[in-house]
Amino acid sequence: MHDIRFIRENPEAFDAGLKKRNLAALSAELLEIDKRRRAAISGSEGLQARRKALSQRVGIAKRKGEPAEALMGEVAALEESLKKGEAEAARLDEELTHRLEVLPNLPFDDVPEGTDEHGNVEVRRHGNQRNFSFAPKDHVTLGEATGEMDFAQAVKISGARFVFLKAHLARLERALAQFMLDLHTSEEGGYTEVNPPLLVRDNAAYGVGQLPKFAEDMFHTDNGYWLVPTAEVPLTNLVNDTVLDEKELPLRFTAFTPCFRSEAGAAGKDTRGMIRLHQFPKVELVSITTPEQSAAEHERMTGRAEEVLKRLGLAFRTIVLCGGDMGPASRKTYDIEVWLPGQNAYREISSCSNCGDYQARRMGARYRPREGKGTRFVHTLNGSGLAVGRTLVAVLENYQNEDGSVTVPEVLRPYMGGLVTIPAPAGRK
RNA sequence: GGACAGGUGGCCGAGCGGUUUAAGGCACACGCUUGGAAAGCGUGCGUGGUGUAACAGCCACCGCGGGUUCGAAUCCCGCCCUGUCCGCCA
Repeated sequence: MHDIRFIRENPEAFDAGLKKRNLAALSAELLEIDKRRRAAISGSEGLQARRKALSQRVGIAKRKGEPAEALMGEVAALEESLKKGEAEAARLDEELTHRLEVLPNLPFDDVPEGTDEHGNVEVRRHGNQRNFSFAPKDHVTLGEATGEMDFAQAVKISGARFVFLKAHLARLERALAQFMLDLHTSEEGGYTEVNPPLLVRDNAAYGVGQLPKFAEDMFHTDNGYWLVPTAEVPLTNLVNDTVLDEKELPLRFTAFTPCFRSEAGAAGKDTRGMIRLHQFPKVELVSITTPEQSAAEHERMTGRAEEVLKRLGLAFRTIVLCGGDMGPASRKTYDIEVWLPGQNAYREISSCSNCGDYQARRMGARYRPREGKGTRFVHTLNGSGLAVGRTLVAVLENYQNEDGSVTVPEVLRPYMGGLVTIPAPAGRK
């Protein structure tokens, strides 16, 4: 949600931001609505003030036992133009809100130009793509060979884009999640673990910007709940409708949850394997900060997500998304892409966004600055730390051995009961 | 699912048709006091909009929406939400 006052004072910056989003300039049009809206408000407020004063005089007259009919008549005469004025003001105010709430956030100046993913810019790389002495298999081949990754049965029960993980792979997923949570909640991580609701109401989905534009991407229950597409929704809404003290900031929350996405419009995309499912596990990171801190917090958060991959020994690159490829709520987004030998490609495993005050405005999340009066909107940030299902894919593909066994990365072994190798399919019963 | 109760500022809480300009308390800020602190005392302090160079001023807001009235936090209707008890249930 944009601040009309910002647009009023910085129309050219606003239009420049829209341009980076590949949208046409709108400030002139919006300011015209705003102008009419303010005129309507001024007009109706004048009439309201008049009615209030007259009504008070009626009260005084009645108490004194004086006739009040003349005054009452005056109020009645205002009635029609008052109603019209109020309705016009309300209509224009609503129109402006509807126009503003569907617009995406303005990209920061350091966000690159571009219309799609080709405009994204790599900012760093870490680790080496493993050299295989054999042809590496993808995670589906590896997982199905042992029967521990079962798409065929999932289809019968839930349809496409679902999977059963069993035995070592089920445990590996749990191990990954626990490893990530332990890292994020450690002293250097600084996040507080949260176990949030996974069904939310409209207002929560609206607050983070999922509604009204992205209703078709979420699952909806027949009694009005949305299944969360990411824990960002409940975690960020932890500050919905609150006024925080500056000294409480920053707040850092992490949660391990399933995420539910209908993947509308993704027909035919990533149909093989665990890359794109209707239900997937993810460890989410959310930070609530002051406007001054948010850029530094964004770097920090991205660094914490990268730290997971470093400790797992997985090669990755970090890219900054261009204006045309960012999510609507974001002012700047880093994607972290992990190397997948089975796909011979880097694939997104985390996305870290600084949403500025865009979500805070929508959900009413403010703080009292230490200095100065009044309240200000907080900045909200969210990132994956990491997508657990895709991390499992990365571990399988990167740590596979020629016989189909998979070496367990060292940091995960304590979570796997000391297991060093997930055995090859041959020789199993 | 059934019955009842209730939604007021950052929080608690009074008000139930007209000097409410929403009492009072807590929290917060500043000052006095103190060796220092606590306590105490004093002052300030809601949100949004409009308006202004900035103040001032003005309007709205007591869950949301409609209605009654000259006038609604207060009365009426609908909706949403919360709580309590009962039932069912992991």
